[in-house]
Amino acid sequence: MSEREDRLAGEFPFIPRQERAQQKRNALLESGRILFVSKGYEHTTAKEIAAHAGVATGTFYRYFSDKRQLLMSLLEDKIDYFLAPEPYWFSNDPEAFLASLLETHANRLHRSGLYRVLPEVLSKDSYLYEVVQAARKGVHARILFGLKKIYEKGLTWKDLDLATVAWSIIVLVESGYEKEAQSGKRVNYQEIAKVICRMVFPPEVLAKLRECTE
Amino acid sequence: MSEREDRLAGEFPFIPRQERAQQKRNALLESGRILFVSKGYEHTTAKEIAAHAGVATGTFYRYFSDKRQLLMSLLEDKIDYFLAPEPYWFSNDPEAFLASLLETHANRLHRSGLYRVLPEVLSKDSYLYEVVQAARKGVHARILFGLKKIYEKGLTWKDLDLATVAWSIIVLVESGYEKEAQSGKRVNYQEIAKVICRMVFPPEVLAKLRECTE
Amino acid sequence: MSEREDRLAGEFPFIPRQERAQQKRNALLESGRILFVSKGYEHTTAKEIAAHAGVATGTFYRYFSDKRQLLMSLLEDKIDYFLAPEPYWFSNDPEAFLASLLETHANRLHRSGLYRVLPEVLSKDSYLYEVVQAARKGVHARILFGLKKIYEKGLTWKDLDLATVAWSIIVLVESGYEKEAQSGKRVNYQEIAKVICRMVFPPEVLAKLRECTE
Amino acid sequence: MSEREDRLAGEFPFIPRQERAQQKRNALLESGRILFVSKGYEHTTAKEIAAHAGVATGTFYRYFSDKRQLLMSLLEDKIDYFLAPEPYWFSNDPEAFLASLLETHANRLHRSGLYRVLPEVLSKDSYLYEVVQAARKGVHARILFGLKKIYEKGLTWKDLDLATVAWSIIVLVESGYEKEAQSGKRVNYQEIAKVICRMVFPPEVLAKLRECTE
DNA sequence: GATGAATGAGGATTCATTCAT
DNA sequence: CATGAATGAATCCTCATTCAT
Repeated sequence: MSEREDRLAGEFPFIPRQERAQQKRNALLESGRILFVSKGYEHTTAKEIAAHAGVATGTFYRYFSDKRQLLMSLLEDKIDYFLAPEPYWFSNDPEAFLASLLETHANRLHRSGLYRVLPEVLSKDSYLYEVVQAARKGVHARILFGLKKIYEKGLTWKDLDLATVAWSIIVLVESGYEKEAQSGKRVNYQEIAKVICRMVFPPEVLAKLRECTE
Repeated sequence: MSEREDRLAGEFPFIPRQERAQQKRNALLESGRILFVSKGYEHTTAKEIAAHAGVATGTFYRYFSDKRQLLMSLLEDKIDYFLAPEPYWFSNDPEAFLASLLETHANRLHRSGLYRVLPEVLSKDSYLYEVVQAARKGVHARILFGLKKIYEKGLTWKDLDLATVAWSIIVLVESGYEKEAQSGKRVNYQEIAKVICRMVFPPEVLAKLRECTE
Repeated sequence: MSEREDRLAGEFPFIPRQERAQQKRNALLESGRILFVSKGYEHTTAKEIAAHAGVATGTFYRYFSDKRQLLMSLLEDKIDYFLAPEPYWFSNDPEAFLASLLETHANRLHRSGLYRVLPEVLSKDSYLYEVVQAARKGVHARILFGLKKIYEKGLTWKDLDLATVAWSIIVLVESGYEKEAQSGKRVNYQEIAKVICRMVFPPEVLAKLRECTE
Repeated sequence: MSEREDRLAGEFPFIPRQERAQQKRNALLESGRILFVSKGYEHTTAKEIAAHAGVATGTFYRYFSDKRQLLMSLLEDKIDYFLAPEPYWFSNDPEAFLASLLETHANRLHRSGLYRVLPEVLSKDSYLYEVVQAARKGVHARILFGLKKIYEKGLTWKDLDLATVAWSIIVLVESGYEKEAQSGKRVNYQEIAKVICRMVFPPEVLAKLRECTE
């Protein structure tokens, strides 16, 4: 589309090969996404995806070796969407900050719609499972690292296991996303952020933080 | 067959129909469970289940209308296994009490193995999804009710949304189960219980409760 | 099986399971043979074979894992048909004896019709190729052994390499069969036998042999 | 190439259309040959041939109507390679002469590699079969003619059917080639020539021929 | 002429379900 | 009731051939 805008009148309306191929590939990806989300991965056939994208069955196999590869392509960039974002605690209102972070991140995720496909596939595709698991570990490590830093500053509860807290954060966030995806209703990230902050900070610490810049 | 040979004349020669049928039905259910858990629901065929149960393919269809119905039967009794148990707060050590409750419940769940099947099926079977959702709502309601009672007694945080707390409890518990099911490693329910109790009780309340009966 | 013993005349004309299965298997084999011979192996589909045998596609796969296995079953008993029979030299008229042997053997082979399929398949199926090759080696060894015995008795040419003679016999016989199979015309085995005997025996030896019992 | 040599400097450095086309055609033929020989005819695709020749799929179809036609073009010049060469009997050592003829001819054939393709194709392509058959008939006629000439000179066995002898020669030679092609090992053409000559000449005739020029 | 993406019919194979025995 | 052979629709995937660029 954009290549058209600045074309002068009379120019040859040529859409480069590669670009058209890319368009078709994208159309297939998009059709795959839509159908996976609406019918489930297993119940979607390559033929259907091709038909939905307006191409022949064989064309599907030019761009993807099979259904699974299409899914992988769909997921590979989006893996971060499925994972909890790393919270940032050094604000004068961590609750509000976290809530807005969750909200923003949730939007990206739900736009992809892939949340509905992941559980179905993860249970059968051990490679994908490993990939997600590894990514999750990374997120856990980063969150844990962040918690340790504020722990050292004496901002957190003393008696909670930080690894468990980090895990709980991930779980609450991902479950919030999942809930939203499955129910279709908005989740109140404000309240979730509040609960998470309670797991991290004693109330008086939060209060003090708020005073800081007030 | 062998149970007939050495029957004495005059003995009651007869395993009641219903009972034999019940045995067969149970064998099929058990075979279904085992195969669903090991190979996945979609990749298990009715024929395989029948073969594993030692009956003919056709017999499968005498007892179940199809694979899905067998799964439903499998799940219907066990649905509570998948859900968070209702915590009981009125103890002098809610943390320990909750931890042991979670542990006990987790054992039942993992013995069934069905946790591995649920995600695969939920994403495609909206009826089952509704059923689980409804059950979850029930659990949520009961937990919320419990929280309200202790809230009224002034035992909980004042500023947290109880519904969100109830939801968080469910999420943490189910995620713990899931983690355990998928990783195969034991989860430290002690620490999870601690985190949950922190979401519910201010530390000083817990401390007081402990003193009570000591 | 056992259900036959005590059947009285007039009883239900029951065709036992196993036998019917065998019938169906045979029907498939026969249909496979016919189609392979008429259309070529590669150009015959499992579906066609099933249709020709009057069964559903799926039934084909109950009896054979695939087209190739059906072919193997077709060939496995018949492998001797494709190979040269072992000539017997100790007769007073080896030419006549050989001619009749070749004729008899040729009839068995052509009844099977499989000669037309073998070349197509051998070139692509290395396993089958090995099998045939091994069988051929056996035949060669036996013919060579027979030649050596008459060589020791001074009945053969002195200057010919017996291994080459054995190979030539095999080649002439198999080619005769092949010619007959492909052209559809009868081959004059009398003359072939004569040529073969000329490769083996000096004419005067043959003449002497004839006198012996005359 | 030769048309280049005499181009003068300064001439337009131009490869004539037809020539380029011819080059491409040859590249396709050669690629076809290589792939047919290595993967078999049926398992080679037009796309592969084109890719191997470094041209686009569509280009393949500009030069050949389909895979079969390419094969035909490949075979048509080479058909003599597959057939027995015509022996020349008028030498003082027909055995040695024949042996060397077979060897030379075998080399040409094996260099082409096409022997491996022929059986696969002949069984399915009746047109090609006819072509080969016709060529074979020609060879048979020529060999038979040669045999008749030496028969009339009283050089051959009196009692053998010359047509059968001619056929036997063809068969032994082609089988020798086939054996060499399939086993990869050299065949002893010396011994084959000896056997063939025994079918043609009584030993004393050969002996006499040898004396002639000695 | 050359390209190679697109086509879609067709082959191999599986499996939920039925039904004659 | 039990059996398991039979069914055939449905899936995955390939490849000869065309055609817009």
